[in-house]
Amino acid sequence: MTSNRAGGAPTMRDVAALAQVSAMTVSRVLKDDPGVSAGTRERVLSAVGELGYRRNETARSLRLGGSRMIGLVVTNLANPFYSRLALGVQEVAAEEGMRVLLSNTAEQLERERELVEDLVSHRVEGMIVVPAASRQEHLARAMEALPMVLAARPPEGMDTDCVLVDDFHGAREATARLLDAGHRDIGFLGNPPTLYTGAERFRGFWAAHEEFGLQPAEHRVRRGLTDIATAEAMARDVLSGEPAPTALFCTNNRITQGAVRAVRRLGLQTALAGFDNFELADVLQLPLTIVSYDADEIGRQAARLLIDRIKHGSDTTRPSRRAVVPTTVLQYDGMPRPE
Amino acid sequence: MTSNRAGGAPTMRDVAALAQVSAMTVSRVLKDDPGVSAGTRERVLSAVGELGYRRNETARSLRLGGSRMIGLVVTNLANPFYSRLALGVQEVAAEEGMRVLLSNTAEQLERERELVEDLVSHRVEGMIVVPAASRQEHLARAMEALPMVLAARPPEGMDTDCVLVDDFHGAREATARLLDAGHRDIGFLGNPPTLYTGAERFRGFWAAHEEFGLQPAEHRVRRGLTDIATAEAMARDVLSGEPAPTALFCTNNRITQGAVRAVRRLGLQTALAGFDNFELADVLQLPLTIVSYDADEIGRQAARLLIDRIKHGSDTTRPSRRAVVPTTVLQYDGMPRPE
DNA sequence: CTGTTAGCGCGTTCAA
DNA sequence: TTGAACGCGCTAACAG
Repeated sequence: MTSNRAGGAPTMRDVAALAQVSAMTVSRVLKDDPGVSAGTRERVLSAVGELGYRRNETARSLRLGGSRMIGLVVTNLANPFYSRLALGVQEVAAEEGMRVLLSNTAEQLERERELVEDLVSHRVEGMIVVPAASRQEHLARAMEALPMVLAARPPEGMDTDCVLVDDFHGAREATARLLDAGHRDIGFLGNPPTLYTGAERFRGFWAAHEEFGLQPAEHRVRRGLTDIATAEAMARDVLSGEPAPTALFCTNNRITQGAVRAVRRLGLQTALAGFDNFELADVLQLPLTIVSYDADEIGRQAARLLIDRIKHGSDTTRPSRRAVVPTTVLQYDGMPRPE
Repeated sequence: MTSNRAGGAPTMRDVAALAQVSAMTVSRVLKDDPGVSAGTRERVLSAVGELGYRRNETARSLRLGGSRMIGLVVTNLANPFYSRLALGVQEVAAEEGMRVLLSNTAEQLERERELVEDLVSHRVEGMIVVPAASRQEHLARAMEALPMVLAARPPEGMDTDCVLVDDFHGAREATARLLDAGHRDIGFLGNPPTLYTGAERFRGFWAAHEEFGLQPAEHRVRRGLTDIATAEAMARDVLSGEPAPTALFCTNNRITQGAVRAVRRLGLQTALAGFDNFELADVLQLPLTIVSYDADEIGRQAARLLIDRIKHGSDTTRPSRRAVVPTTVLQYDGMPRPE
């Protein structure tokens, strides 16, 4: 490894000097331009090897006017749902030769604002956002600079492509399973109704009841839950009602886990239904009805919609599209084990 | 929103023209340089607002010679361990005003090679890598261009800072707990011995036995497991041995989950000990001994080591450092004595 | 087949 | 307090 000028990484000029050609020729070799003689190419490549030269992608994208990067902003990377989504995005991006710049908002609107601005400043060619809230003015502003796709939650007050889960039908079907099984006193533990998923899943829960000519009992409904501990407390609360519910519907994986804790600690065998599959659900030995869906697929579809927009430049005439990822209801039965 | 020249994002020149100053003045305002009159600053800022101008970080970093980005390469983002690690890295990076470029190798050495090269080409200022294998020549090459810190697995054939889990002591302590509780026939389900963690955790398992004057039975040892399904099959295999083991030691969360499945499906109450905590471990109603540690902290420490190197430039005289994150042994459900 | 010129958007240096 | 010139590393467009 020969050392070059003053400490920094070697540049094309360093390579050019060593190979005794011009920088332009080096550039041509590196992009596999056919118009270079075999001998020259050979010399250049060996100089590249000797210096440990790597093309500077920063300079390259400045010159070419495209970073080949897309931004991804999620609310909580610690939630497997979002890490799977991120993998789906990366998978499709990689197929297109794009890199993904991944950011985490921790559900904080202010942080989302900063991160989105930052991604625009880094000239990503587009971004996929799981919006932290229904305040989306900053997203609308960013959209004036680049294409955007929302994931998991829909646009509010703006017009964008988005990829959603079939929240309504998933909730309705899972609830219907409980009703089919004879449950009539079903508690509801929900995430905030201000979130799209919170609203839709509650609608599905309600709709299933209506189809059975029933109406959920207000006193068994708790909404606005955001963490496992609160979910557990609310589950205990609802379970202690009179008459005790025979089943609980939970709107996401954290709430389901809180409910599992409550049921276990109380020594009950209450049936649970909930959104989001989780590992070991099948060996918990509890009667579980899980609304499952492919989180990777949400990421893949979002990436496809985005890349499609990027390829078609600023053709703002094309209408926005909305993709819906289907849900599947899984049934895990409790109880069947010998002691 | 006034439109600017030909479609592209507005540049400093556009802002300068609108504010009737030079580009230099715009640059000064944007960096809060004190030498600008209040009136001029005002005009510039309003022009920025009107055009929706954002500074081009690509051009900026080219000029300044520093991308303010660090690379992070993990083997499997779908494993919560690595997403937590990533969050730890991002946390510290954010404090230092750095962004994180996150890549996933899916445990494929070839992909690791490409991604590392790519990050170097993007001129990240340093990188944190969870190496996929003990083949690390490509990492050594990259280290000639920028500082590197390895996480979770140590350097092999090169000299780098790294952050490890206290694999040996964690495994020894958990095994000792089983032995203390009276278990004498303990099965071992391990990840590949070619991986550092696989080797260390096996050493710990062995050492605990030696301290009790015992030696693990070869026929109850299975190594080289990489997925849940295989782990479950091997667990069944070991559990069917004669005499049946009263406990199993598992070297990571996936293997533990396979063992949980096997134990449950066989209707046993075999005690399980394993590395990596997981959600709902406490309500599984199985006797579990879990070696837990703070994955975020690994990321934080790795980021600190890396940023420290970056700040000290190419001062290669400083010796490499090794940080070890401690483990805690958790006990769920008490442990029933063997008969 | 190869080299020269020019400029992507920005910030440092020096001069006014 | 402000501006002009130059160059970071690279490549498109045009010579030769």
